Amino acid sequence: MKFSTRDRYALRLMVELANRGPGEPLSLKSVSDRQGISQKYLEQIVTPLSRAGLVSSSRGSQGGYRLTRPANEITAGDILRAIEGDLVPIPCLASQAETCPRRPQCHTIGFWDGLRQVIDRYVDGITLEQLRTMKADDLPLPELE
Amino acid sequence: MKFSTRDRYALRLMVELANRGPGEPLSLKSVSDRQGISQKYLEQIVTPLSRAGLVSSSRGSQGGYRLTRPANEITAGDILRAIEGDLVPIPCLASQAETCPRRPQCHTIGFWDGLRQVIDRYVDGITLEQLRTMKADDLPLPELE
DNA sequence: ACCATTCCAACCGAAATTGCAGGAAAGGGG
DNA sequence: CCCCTTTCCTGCAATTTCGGTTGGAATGGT
Repeated sequence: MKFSTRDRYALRLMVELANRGPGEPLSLKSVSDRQGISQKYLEQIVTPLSRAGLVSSSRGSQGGYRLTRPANEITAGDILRAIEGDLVPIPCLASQAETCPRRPQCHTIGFWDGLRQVIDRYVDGITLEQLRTMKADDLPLPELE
Repeated sequence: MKFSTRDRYALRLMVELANRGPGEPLSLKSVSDRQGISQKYLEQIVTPLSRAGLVSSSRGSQGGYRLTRPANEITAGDILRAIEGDLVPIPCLASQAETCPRRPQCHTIGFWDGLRQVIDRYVDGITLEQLRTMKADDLPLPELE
Protein backbone atom coordinates (compact mmCIF):
# COMPACT_ATOMS: atom_id res chain seq x y z
CA MET A 1 0.00 0.00 0.00
CA LYS A 2 2.18 2.80 -1.27
CA PHE A 3 1.57 5.80 -3.43
CA SER A 4 3.80 5.94 -6.48
CA THR A 5 6.56 8.42 -7.17
CA ARG A 6 4.29 9.85 -9.84
CA ASP A 7 1.75 10.75 -7.19
CA ARG A 8 4.39 12.38 -5.05
CA TYR A 9 6.08 14.20 -7.89
CA ALA A 10 2.73 15.42 -9.18
CA LEU A 11 2.07 17.14 -5.86
CA ARG A 12 5.50 18.75 -5.86
CA LEU A 13 5.09 19.85 -9.45
CA MET A 14 1.75 21.43 -8.70
CA VAL A 15 3.15 23.25 -5.68
CA GLU A 16 5.81 24.73 -7.94
CA LEU A 17 3.17 25.90 -10.37
CA ALA A 18 1.15 27.33 -7.51
CA ASN A 19 4.13 29.44 -6.51
CA ARG A 20 3.97 31.11 -9.88
CA GLY A 21 1.61 33.95 -10.66
CA PRO A 22 -1.52 32.87 -12.54
CA GLY A 23 -0.46 34.51 -15.80
CA GLU A 24 3.05 33.39 -16.57
CA PRO A 25 3.87 29.78 -17.37
CA LEU A 26 6.63 27.80 -15.69
CA SER A 27 8.75 25.41 -17.74
CA LEU A 28 9.40 21.83 -16.73
CA LYS A 29 13.08 22.62 -17.07
CA SER A 30 12.95 24.96 -14.10
CA VAL A 31 10.82 22.55 -12.09
CA SER A 32 13.35 19.86 -12.88
CA ASP A 33 16.21 22.03 -11.66
CA ARG A 34 14.51 22.98 -8.43
CA GLN A 35 12.95 19.62 -7.56
CA GLY A 36 15.63 17.29 -8.83
CA ILE A 37 13.28 15.30 -11.02
CA SER A 38 14.24 14.63 -14.62
CA GLN A 39 12.53 16.80 -17.19
CA LYS A 40 11.53 13.76 -19.22
CA TYR A 41 9.84 12.13 -16.26
CA LEU A 42 8.04 15.34 -15.43
CA GLU A 43 6.64 15.38 -18.95
CA GLN A 44 5.01 12.02 -18.29
CA ILE A 45 3.58 13.26 -15.04
CA VAL A 46 2.21 16.54 -16.30
CA THR A 47 0.38 14.91 -19.19
CA PRO A 48 -2.47 13.42 -17.11
CA LEU A 49 -2.68 16.63 -15.10
CA SER A 50 -3.17 18.48 -18.35
CA ARG A 51 -5.74 16.00 -19.62
CA ALA A 52 -7.62 16.35 -16.36
CA GLY A 53 -7.78 20.10 -16.97
CA LEU A 54 -5.78 21.07 -13.90
CA VAL A 55 -3.04 22.80 -15.89
CA SER A 56 -2.74 24.34 -19.33
CA SER A 57 0.34 24.68 -21.47
CA SER A 58 2.09 27.07 -23.83
CA ARG A 59 4.64 25.79 -26.27
CA GLY A 60 7.79 27.33 -27.51
CA SER A 61 10.24 29.67 -25.91
CA GLN A 62 9.01 31.23 -22.67
CA GLY A 63 6.40 28.47 -22.63
CA GLY A 64 5.49 26.09 -19.85
CA TYR A 65 2.54 25.16 -17.68
CA ARG A 66 0.20 27.11 -15.41
CA LEU A 67 -2.74 26.29 -13.19
CA THR A 68 -6.16 26.65 -14.76
CA ARG A 69 -7.74 27.48 -11.40
CA PRO A 70 -6.57 29.31 -8.29
CA ALA A 71 -4.60 27.10 -5.92
CA ASN A 72 -7.30 27.18 -3.27
CA GLU A 73 -9.77 25.64 -5.71
CA ILE A 74 -7.60 22.62 -6.44
CA THR A 75 -7.42 19.81 -3.90
CA ALA A 76 -4.83 17.11 -3.34
CA GLY A 77 -7.61 14.69 -4.28
CA ASP A 78 -7.97 16.33 -7.69
CA ILE A 79 -4.27 15.87 -8.32
CA LEU A 80 -4.00 12.30 -7.07
CA ARG A 81 -7.08 11.20 -8.95
CA ALA A 82 -5.71 12.75 -12.14
CA ILE A 83 -2.69 10.49 -11.77
CA GLU A 84 -4.20 7.38 -10.23
CA GLY A 85 -7.73 7.32 -11.53
CA ASP A 86 -10.13 6.17 -8.83
CA LEU A 87 -8.61 6.44 -5.38
CA VAL A 88 -9.71 3.02 -4.15
CA PRO A 89 -7.79 0.77 -1.77
CA ILE A 90 -8.88 -2.48 -3.45
CA PRO A 91 -9.96 -3.32 -7.04
CA CYS A 92 -13.40 -4.47 -5.86
CA LEU A 93 -14.35 -0.87 -5.20
CA ALA A 94 -13.29 0.58 -8.55
CA SER A 95 -16.18 2.07 -10.46
CA GLN A 96 -15.53 -0.12 -13.49
CA ALA A 97 -15.11 -3.32 -11.47
CA GLU A 98 -17.51 -6.17 -12.08
CA THR A 99 -19.26 -7.14 -8.89
CA CYS A 100 -17.60 -9.93 -6.98
CA PRO A 101 -19.67 -13.14 -6.76
CA ARG A 102 -18.63 -13.37 -3.13
CA ARG A 103 -20.01 -9.92 -2.40
CA PRO A 104 -23.17 -10.87 -0.51
CA GLN A 105 -21.26 -12.94 2.03
CA CYS A 106 -18.28 -10.60 2.24
CA HIS A 107 -17.48 -9.33 5.72
CA THR A 108 -14.67 -7.03 4.68
CA ILE A 109 -16.02 -4.96 1.80
CA GLY A 110 -17.61 -2.52 4.22
CA PHE A 111 -14.30 -2.07 5.96
CA TRP A 112 -12.55 -1.25 2.69
CA ASP A 113 -15.27 1.09 1.57
CA GLY A 114 -15.04 2.90 4.88
CA LEU A 115 -11.32 3.27 4.38
CA ARG A 116 -11.93 4.66 0.92
CA GLN A 117 -14.25 7.28 2.36
CA VAL A 118 -11.78 8.26 5.05
CA ILE A 119 -9.06 8.72 2.46
CA ASP A 120 -11.37 10.62 0.11
CA ARG A 121 -12.43 13.03 2.80
CA TYR A 122 -8.88 13.72 3.78
CA VAL A 123 -7.41 14.33 0.33
CA ASP A 124 -10.42 16.36 -0.79
CA GLY A 125 -10.11 18.54 2.28
CA ILE A 126 -6.61 19.75 1.52
CA THR A 127 -6.07 22.41 -1.10
CA LEU A 128 -3.02 23.12 -3.16
CA GLU A 129 -2.85 26.51 -1.46
CA GLN A 130 -2.58 24.76 1.90
CA LEU A 131 0.22 22.58 0.58
CA ARG A 132 2.02 25.59 -0.85
CA THR A 133 2.02 27.48 2.42
CA MET A 134 2.83 24.45 4.50
CA LYS A 135 6.19 24.14 6.21
CA ALA A 136 8.12 20.93 6.53
CA ASP A 137 6.69 19.52 9.72
CA ASP A 138 3.20 20.97 9.71
CA LEU A 139 0.42 18.48 10.08
CA PRO A 140 -2.78 19.39 8.31
CA LEU A 141 -5.34 17.44 10.27
CA PRO A 142 -8.36 19.62 9.67
CA GLU A 143 -11.28 18.46 11.75
CA LEU A 144 -9.19 15.99 13.71
CA GLU A 145 -7.43 18.90 15.45
CA MET B 1 -2.26 2.85 -4.19
CA LYS B 2 -3.80 -0.52 -3.63
CA PHE B 3 -3.72 -2.99 -0.84
CA SER B 4 -2.47 -6.41 -1.90
CA THR B 5 -4.45 -9.62 -2.08
CA ARG B 6 -2.42 -10.75 0.90
CA ASP B 7 -3.87 -7.93 2.97
CA ARG B 8 -7.39 -8.74 1.87
CA TYR B 9 -7.01 -12.49 2.30
CA ALA B 10 -5.47 -11.99 5.73
CA LEU B 11 -8.61 -10.18 6.88
CA ARG B 12 -10.85 -12.89 5.49
CA LEU B 13 -8.70 -15.59 7.06
CA MET B 14 -8.85 -13.90 10.43
CA VAL B 15 -12.62 -13.52 10.21
CA GLU B 16 -12.85 -17.26 9.63
CA LEU B 17 -10.72 -17.91 12.69
CA ALA B 18 -12.83 -15.49 14.69
CA ASN B 19 -15.91 -17.51 13.82
CA ARG B 20 -14.36 -20.47 15.55
CA GLY B 21 -14.47 -20.94 19.29
CA PRO B 22 -11.28 -19.93 21.11
CA GLY B 23 -10.27 -23.47 21.90
CA GLU B 24 -10.43 -25.51 18.75
CA PRO B 25 -8.11 -24.83 15.82
CA LEU B 26 -9.28 -24.36 12.24
CA SER B 27 -7.26 -25.84 9.41
CA LEU B 28 -6.19 -23.86 6.37
CA LYS B 29 -7.82 -26.57 4.29
CA SER B 30 -11.26 -25.60 5.53
CA VAL B 31 -10.53 -21.90 5.15
CA SER B 32 -9.39 -22.62 1.63
CA ASP B 33 -12.62 -24.47 0.85
CA ARG B 34 -14.85 -21.75 2.25
CA GLN B 35 -12.97 -18.73 0.98
CA GLY B 36 -11.77 -20.03 -2.36
CA ILE B 37 -8.12 -19.22 -1.69
CA SER B 38 -5.47 -21.86 -2.32
CA GLN B 39 -4.19 -23.61 0.75
CA LYS B 40 -0.60 -22.99 -0.24
CA TYR B 41 -1.17 -19.28 -0.59
CA LEU B 42 -2.90 -19.19 2.77
CA GLU B 43 0.18 -20.76 4.30
CA GLN B 44 2.22 -17.79 3.12
CA ILE B 45 -0.30 -15.39 4.52
CA VAL B 46 -0.73 -16.99 7.91
CA THR B 47 3.00 -17.11 8.55
CA PRO B 48 3.45 -13.38 9.28
CA LEU B 49 0.23 -13.42 11.31
CA SER B 50 1.73 -16.18 13.40
CA ARG B 51 5.07 -14.40 13.76
CA ALA B 52 3.21 -11.30 14.87
CA GLY B 53 1.59 -13.36 17.60
CA LEU B 54 -1.96 -12.90 16.37
CA VAL B 55 -2.55 -16.61 15.87
CA SER B 56 -1.05 -19.80 17.18
CA SER B 57 -0.87 -23.17 15.50
CA SER B 58 -1.18 -26.86 16.20
CA ARG B 59 0.35 -29.35 13.85
CA GLY B 60 -0.81 -32.74 12.82
CA SER B 61 -4.24 -34.17 12.37
CA GLN B 62 -7.02 -32.01 13.83
CA GLY B 63 -4.47 -29.20 13.84
CA GLY B 64 -4.83 -25.70 12.53
CA TYR B 65 -4.76 -22.11 13.71
CA ARG B 66 -6.59 -20.16 16.36
CA LEU B 67 -6.62 -16.61 17.61
CA THR B 68 -4.37 -15.86 20.55
CA ARG B 69 -6.65 -13.06 21.74
CA PRO B 70 -10.41 -12.50 21.69
CA ALA B 71 -11.63 -11.01 18.43
CA ASN B 72 -12.56 -7.72 20.04
CA GLU B 73 -8.96 -7.22 21.14
CA ILE B 74 -7.54 -7.54 17.63
CA THR B 75 -7.85 -4.65 15.21
CA ALA B 76 -7.73 -4.50 11.45
CA GLY B 77 -4.60 -2.41 11.94
CA ASP B 78 -2.92 -5.26 13.82
CA ILE B 79 -3.63 -7.60 10.93
CA LEU B 80 -2.62 -5.25 8.13
CA ARG B 81 0.58 -4.23 9.90
CA ALA B 82 1.47 -7.88 10.43
CA ILE B 83 1.31 -8.34 6.67
CA GLU B 84 2.57 -5.00 5.42
CA GLY B 85 4.92 -3.87 8.10
CA ASP B 86 4.56 -0.13 8.65
CA LEU B 87 1.31 1.19 7.23
CA VAL B 88 2.83 4.22 5.49
CA PRO B 89 1.66 5.75 2.23
CA ILE B 90 5.15 6.69 1.04
CA PRO B 91 8.63 5.26 1.78
CA CYS B 92 9.79 8.57 3.31
CA LEU B 93 7.63 7.90 6.35
CA ALA B 94 8.80 4.37 7.04
CA SER B 95 10.48 4.02 10.42
CA GLN B 96 13.63 2.57 8.88
CA ALA B 97 13.86 5.18 6.12
CA GLU B 98 16.88 7.41 6.01
CA THR B 99 15.84 11.05 6.19
CA CYS B 100 15.40 12.71 2.82
CA PRO B 101 17.90 15.52 2.17
CA ARG B 102 15.03 17.52 0.71
CA ARG B 103 13.05 17.18 3.93
CA PRO B 104 13.46 20.72 5.30
CA GLN B 105 12.10 22.31 2.15
CA CYS B 106 9.42 19.69 1.53
CA HIS B 107 5.89 21.02 1.29
CA THR B 108 4.21 17.64 0.96
CA ILE B 109 5.61 15.50 3.76
CA GLY B 110 3.08 16.93 6.19
CA PHE B 111 0.28 16.00 3.85
CA TRP B 112 1.48 12.42 3.62
CA ASP B 113 2.01 12.13 7.33
CA GLY B 114 -1.50 13.41 7.90
CA LEU B 115 -2.81 10.77 5.55
CA ARG B 116 -0.89 8.15 7.46
CA GLN B 117 -2.51 9.26 10.69
CA VAL B 118 -5.98 9.24 9.20
CA ILE B 119 -5.47 5.70 7.94
CA ASP B 120 -3.96 4.57 11.24
CA ARG B 121 -6.87 5.91 13.24
CA TYR B 122 -9.35 4.20 11.00
CA VAL B 123 -7.79 0.75 10.88
CA ASP B 124 -6.98 0.77 14.58
CA GLY B 125 -10.56 1.66 15.37
CA ILE B 126 -12.05 -1.42 13.80
CA THR B 127 -11.88 -4.72 15.61
CA LEU B 128 -11.99 -8.21 14.20
CA GLU B 129 -15.21 -8.74 16.12
CA GLN B 130 -16.76 -5.80 14.25
CA LEU B 131 -15.65 -7.30 10.95
CA ARG B 132 -17.02 -10.68 11.90
CA THR B 133 -20.47 -9.37 12.69
CA MET B 134 -20.56 -7.01 9.75
CA LYS B 135 -22.94 -7.63 6.88
CA ALA B 136 -22.10 -7.04 3.26
CA ASP B 137 -23.05 -3.42 2.86
CA ASP B 138 -22.50 -2.09 6.35
CA LEU B 139 -20.27 0.92 6.59
CA PRO B 140 -18.26 1.13 9.78
CA LEU B 141 -17.55 4.81 9.99
CA PRO B 142 -17.25 5.14 13.73
CA GLU B 143 -17.03 8.77 14.70
CA LEU B 144 -17.80 9.95 11.18
CA GLU B 145 -21.31 8.46 11.43
C1' DA C 1 2.11 -46.90 10.36
C1' DC C 2 -0.67 -43.55 8.33
C1' DC C 3 -2.46 -39.36 7.25
C1' DA C 4 -3.50 -34.57 7.98
C1' DT C 5 -1.52 -30.70 8.95
C1' DT C 6 1.94 -27.00 9.66
C1' DC C 7 6.39 -25.38 8.28
C1' DC C 8 10.09 -24.04 5.07
C1' DA C 9 12.29 -22.51 0.83
C1' DA C 10 12.76 -22.03 -3.74
C1' DC C 11 11.02 -20.65 -8.12
C1' DC C 12 8.25 -18.37 -11.79
C1' DG C 13 5.43 -15.65 -15.11
C1' DA C 14 3.02 -11.41 -15.53
C1' DA C 15 2.36 -6.87 -14.47
C1' DA C 16 3.50 -2.49 -12.63
C1' DT C 17 6.89 0.86 -11.52
C1' DT C 18 10.31 4.06 -12.67
C1' DG C 19 12.22 5.91 -15.48
C1' DC C 20 15.26 7.13 -20.28
C1' DA C 21 15.79 8.07 -25.47
C1' DG C 22 14.58 9.95 -29.67
C1' DG C 23 12.42 12.55 -32.00
C1' DA C 24 8.27 15.72 -34.10
C1' DA C 25 5.54 19.96 -33.68
C1' DA C 26 4.91 24.54 -32.25
C1' DG C 27 6.04 29.15 -31.04
C1' DG C 28 8.98 33.40 -29.73
C1' DG C 29 13.10 36.22 -30.47
C1' DG C 30 16.83 37.51 -33.17
C1' DC D 1 13.76 33.36 -41.87
C1' DC D 2 16.41 30.65 -38.69
C1' DC D 3 17.35 29.06 -34.28
C1' DC D 4 16.33 27.84 -29.80
C1' DT D 5 13.22 26.53 -26.38
C1' DT D 6 9.60 24.17 -25.06
C1' DT D 7 5.70 20.92 -25.28
C1' DC D 8 4.08 16.67 -27.22
C1' DC D 9 4.23 11.78 -28.63
C1' DT D 10 5.99 7.03 -28.92
C1' DG D 11 8.67 3.41 -27.72
C1' DC D 12 11.67 0.80 -24.82
C1' DA D 13 14.09 -1.25 -20.88
C1' DA D 14 15.60 -2.37 -16.24
C1' DT D 15 13.96 -3.45 -11.86
C1' DT D 16 10.67 -4.55 -8.51
C1' DT D 17 6.37 -6.21 -6.90
C1' DC D 18 2.43 -9.23 -7.23
C1' DG D 19 0.24 -13.36 -7.07
C1' DG D 20 0.85 -17.21 -6.77
C1' DT D 21 2.85 -22.65 -7.60
C1' DT D 22 5.87 -26.52 -6.49
C1' DG D 23 8.16 -29.68 -3.70
C1' DG D 24 9.11 -31.44 0.26
C1' DA D 25 10.38 -31.84 5.44
C1' DA D 26 8.72 -31.97 10.23
C1' DT D 27 5.15 -32.84 13.51
C1' DG D 28 1.50 -34.91 15.80
C1' DG D 29 -3.07 -37.37 16.46
C1' DT D 30 -5.42 -41.79 15.68
